[in-house]
Amino acid sequence: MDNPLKSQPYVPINGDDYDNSSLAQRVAEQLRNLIMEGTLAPDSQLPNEPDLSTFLRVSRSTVRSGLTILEQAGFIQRRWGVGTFISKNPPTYNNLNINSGVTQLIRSSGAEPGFVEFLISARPASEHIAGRLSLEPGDEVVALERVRTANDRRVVFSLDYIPKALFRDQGAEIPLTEVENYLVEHQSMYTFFRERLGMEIHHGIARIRPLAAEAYMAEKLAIPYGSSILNIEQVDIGNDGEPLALSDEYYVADAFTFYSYRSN
Amino acid sequence: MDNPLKSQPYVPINGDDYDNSSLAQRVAEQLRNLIMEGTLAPDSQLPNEPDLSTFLRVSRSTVRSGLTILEQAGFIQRRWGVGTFISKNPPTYNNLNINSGVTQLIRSSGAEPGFVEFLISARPASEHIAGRLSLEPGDEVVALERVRTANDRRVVFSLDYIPKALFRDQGAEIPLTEVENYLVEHQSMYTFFRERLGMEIHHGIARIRPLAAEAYMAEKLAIPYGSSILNIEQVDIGNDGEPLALSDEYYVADAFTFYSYRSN
DNA sequence: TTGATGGAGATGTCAGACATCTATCGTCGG
DNA sequence: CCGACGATAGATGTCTGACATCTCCATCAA
Repeated sequence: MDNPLKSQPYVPINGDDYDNSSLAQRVAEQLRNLIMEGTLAPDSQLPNEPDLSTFLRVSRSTVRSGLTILEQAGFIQRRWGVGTFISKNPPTYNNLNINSGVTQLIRSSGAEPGFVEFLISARPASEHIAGRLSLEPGDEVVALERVRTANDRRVVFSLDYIPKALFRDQGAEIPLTEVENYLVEHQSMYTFFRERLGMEIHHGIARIRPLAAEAYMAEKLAIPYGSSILNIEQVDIGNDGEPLALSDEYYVADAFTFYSYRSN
Repeated sequence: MDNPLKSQPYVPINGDDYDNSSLAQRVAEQLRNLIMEGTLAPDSQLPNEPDLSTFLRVSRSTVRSGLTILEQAGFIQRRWGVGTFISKNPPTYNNLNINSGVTQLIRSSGAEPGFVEFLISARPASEHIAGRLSLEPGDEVVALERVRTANDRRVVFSLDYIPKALFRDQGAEIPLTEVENYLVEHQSMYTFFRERLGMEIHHGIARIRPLAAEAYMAEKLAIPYGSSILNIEQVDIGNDGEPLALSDEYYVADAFTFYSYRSN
């Protein structure tokens, strides 16, 4: 067999790190990674479901459940009586259906992510921010202000707001300096949530708007006044449905191209 | 029972009009419509799967398959051992994950859709258009140019390109005047595809870009020069994976707000 | 040459059983 | 009185095996 799956080492999907998600979700995640890494080529055919079942050591119904997830997300296409195929243009990290962070987005474009003008502070939430995060106005939030760079070019200006009440480890408050140090090293807020706070982001709801750069934004992003900007304001939701973070991101128009898979 | 589903008349999902899609997809579509219409309220709990199974007259596995589709699309949320719930903020027609047309988008916002400056013509495809539609440069396409209005306000400038070879009914060419008459009456390209050409659009892949209005666009949309515009260039794909249409739409910035559900 | 036909192989659907998780409520001990 | 614990009901998750249906393709007959 020249099937890519056959040459992959067997990865146990019943590991200890995944206790929170279902088997089917893990199957989907595993196959999705193989697609996004390019191991499974676009337009190629997957093994049939019984073979996938034995390979992944789960039942056929679980395989089918995972495949349904991938199909709905646009990664694969199933043709009754024929087979299951990787999509011709499967989603990538610049797809709005996938909740990837700026760091991953930059890295997947082949550039080196970085940042300048990093600011972190605690402040009372404005009415707008409190509304998005289901807080009371005045509740404290931790605010991050960053200018993100790709190969040292300024491409994104991002504002992140996280309820201060979340920064706790067994009751003890986590100092902002620790958060700062973590972000300087890892750059990703998402991994901090998972590894340090033990919280999983389930999904995000993003609002997309076109903007023209006013003076402040033009200076931050080093672009001419009036340049086009894509604004994505996103609320990240946890497993229990509660808002975990609000991120307000401003993308230089020609730095990235965003796509969306729209199902009928 | 005060369950909304119980008071719904039974809708046979094995009808003749749906021969092309699977049972699970029809289940998902039916429940999705109930959610988007507001019959099933946000945050409310669905009946359990065995009850849904008997109500919809399909097996529990088919119900589960349909629910998986809805879950992945952000309409519902399942909690193991607890139940299935309508999402707090389920997707609406202004969601980029859903392939709704401009007409439906305007109507769902509570406004009356219309258009001015309607143009239809056949012309050879440019290199760009041919590439998107998997044609050879020079192949004929039907081009639609429309300024769409919401309550008589100009909100979208849209360009649609469809391979001329698709406009056939049992071998006979469909005259452009008929297409024109249909669009004047129904305004929707999607229904024309389904009802007149017998073709189903399976999904679309959209590219989202922020723009500043240059002179031509500013005139068409009656907005100041340099105003922000959201450009969505979308390729609609049929059930067999072939491109059916290319639509290039320019949205006045403050006319609509687009959202996207981003799953992790 | 062409149309019908049948088989192989794939996904789709069904049925029933069991596994596992969650919330709740009672019981028991402090 | 109150908290910890366990039983239990009820929900979703997983497994198994069977059958249905669709597609493609090779074969065969007109």
